[in-house]
Amino acid sequence: MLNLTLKQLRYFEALARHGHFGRAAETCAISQPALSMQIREMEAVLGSELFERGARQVRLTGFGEDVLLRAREILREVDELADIARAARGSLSGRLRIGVIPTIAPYLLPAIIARLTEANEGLDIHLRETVTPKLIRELEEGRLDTAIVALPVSEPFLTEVDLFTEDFVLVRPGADAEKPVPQPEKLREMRLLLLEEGHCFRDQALSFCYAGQAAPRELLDGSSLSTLVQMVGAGIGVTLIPEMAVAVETRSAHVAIARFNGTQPSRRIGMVWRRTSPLSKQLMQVAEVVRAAGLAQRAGA
Amino acid sequence: MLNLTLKQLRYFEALARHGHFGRAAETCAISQPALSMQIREMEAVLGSELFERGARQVRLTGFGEDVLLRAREILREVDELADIARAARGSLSGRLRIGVIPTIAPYLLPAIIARLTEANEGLDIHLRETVTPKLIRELEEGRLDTAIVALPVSEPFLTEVDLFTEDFVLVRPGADAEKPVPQPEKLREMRLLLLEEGHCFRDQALSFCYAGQAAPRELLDGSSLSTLVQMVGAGIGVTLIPEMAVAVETRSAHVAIARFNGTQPSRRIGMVWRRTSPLSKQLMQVAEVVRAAGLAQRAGA
DNA sequence: GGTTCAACATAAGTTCATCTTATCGTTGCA
DNA sequence: TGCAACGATAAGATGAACTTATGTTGAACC
Repeated sequence: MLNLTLKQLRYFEALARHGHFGRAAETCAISQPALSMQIREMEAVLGSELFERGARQVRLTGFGEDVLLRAREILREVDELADIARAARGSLSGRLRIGVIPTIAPYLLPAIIARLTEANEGLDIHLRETVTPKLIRELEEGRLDTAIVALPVSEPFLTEVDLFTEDFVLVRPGADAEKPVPQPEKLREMRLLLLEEGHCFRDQALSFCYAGQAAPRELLDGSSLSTLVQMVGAGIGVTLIPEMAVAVETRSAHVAIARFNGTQPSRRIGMVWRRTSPLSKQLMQVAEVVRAAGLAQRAGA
Repeated sequence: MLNLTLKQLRYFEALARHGHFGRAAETCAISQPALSMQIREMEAVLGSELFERGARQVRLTGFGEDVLLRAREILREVDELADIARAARGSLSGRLRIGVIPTIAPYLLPAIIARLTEANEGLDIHLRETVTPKLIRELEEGRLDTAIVALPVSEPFLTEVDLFTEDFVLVRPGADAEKPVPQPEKLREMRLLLLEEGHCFRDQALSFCYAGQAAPRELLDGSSLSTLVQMVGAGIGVTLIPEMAVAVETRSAHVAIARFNGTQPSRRIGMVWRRTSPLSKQLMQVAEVVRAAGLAQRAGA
């Protein structure tokens, strides 16, 4: 069994550098016999002498020189490992894998990334945009550190942090701008455009329009909110979008935005991560950044 | 102060591989609490958690994965260091720096190198050919491991090993082949060709011809024995050469070889190395090889 | 040629890190 | 609700590594 220690490598390097047991021991902050013993032990482990002990000088053997090169390499790598750790434990740094649902990602991510990278030097953000069930799976498998989704998720292994509530607004063709805002029930009689299956926002919109009722008959599906808004602009129907999307999606399309009367349709947005994640503390910081970004985005809407 | 240990890196690697404290501890041949403690200690040193301890599984954190890559690299290098040591301590191997004086090198080295490299796989021979004082200096400075020279050297820091004695023979023009062999005193009246200053063989030849007497008047110097023999062949004078050189140097030249009557002029050839050299044991082996090569070379003369 | 100094090795004792056994707390499962 | 698996914790035991004190050897100096 090989039983070299890093301590021995450090002592060895010091002795090779000084060529003198006493001075090398001093720089290692140990006594001279302690250094002698460790060098001797190291030689025993390696099976060859590393130094040639003369009366006036201590010199590396040829073998010792080979070992020295290797030892310095090893010590350098170990110190780098320590550097990695130091960089990593300082607040937010290192790799951070964030999952985001598609109905949030385009509107919130630019601000989040800007704020996070600006305030945290060595932070390396990886993003994943997909629907909630996939995000949950990837969290469980340890392939994501956190996800920004609509709450509740109700997975026992996840911690949920509530960030903010966002309302849904009605998107109508521009020509309807002056018409009265319809009641939710009226929406069933209009052609309602929705996202494809799998998006939580589809379900949220449906539950608002068809609260407690059976599923609708025929619906036209779009693959993104952007597509839906364009379709509305073309007069094909109406849709709901989260208020955060308003600023971005209504810029080019000829559509009108209307808020509902009475209780607003809405959803709670939050962040989730594994309850056991050691990043909890840092993720709490991230959550604050996301909350601030979300509120700012809504204010701009 | 950084206080990582290789032991911790090994434990860490095992735990990362197994994802299970109990089994990892088993492969490390320690108890489970011991492993827990070392991992905890390592996390404390690095300042971040390496593993995410779930109820059913132990998984690396992102930081832990970074550390794992580095740790595996380090462990690999340490093991390689052990390999180097194992290869090095097997009899004769690794770098061997041999110095040889010029009046021996051409005649003995081919046989020595052949024998040494044939019998010892990983032996890497470096050669240095120069005059004795320079060899001594380089030995002292640790730039050579051993030297083959004429004894005695009488340097207190060197170990001398006697290898063999070689006689000097007279080289005369081919036309003189049948003449009686002159007494040493007669040589003073003949034109004696010698090596340049600095070669010990020059001094040895002089002390034979001018035993106890003052230095000669004018001498013609050659830079090598080969040159001297060629000069003799051209009828310029006579010279002495070590018997080992006879086979090689008289092959092409038109010269006659003669042994002196009575006590032969000679010198002792030996190997020297630093008394403190850890290679002593191996160098003794080398000395035996050199001795055998020298005897074989003389026999062939 | 003895003496002294410098420097590394050795010895004995102590300290402290690390290991072991035993036990607890939590979590998931029947 | 009890059980089983698993990691954390606690306390005592062991052994590696350090310290101080002393020995040994070679080099330099008078």
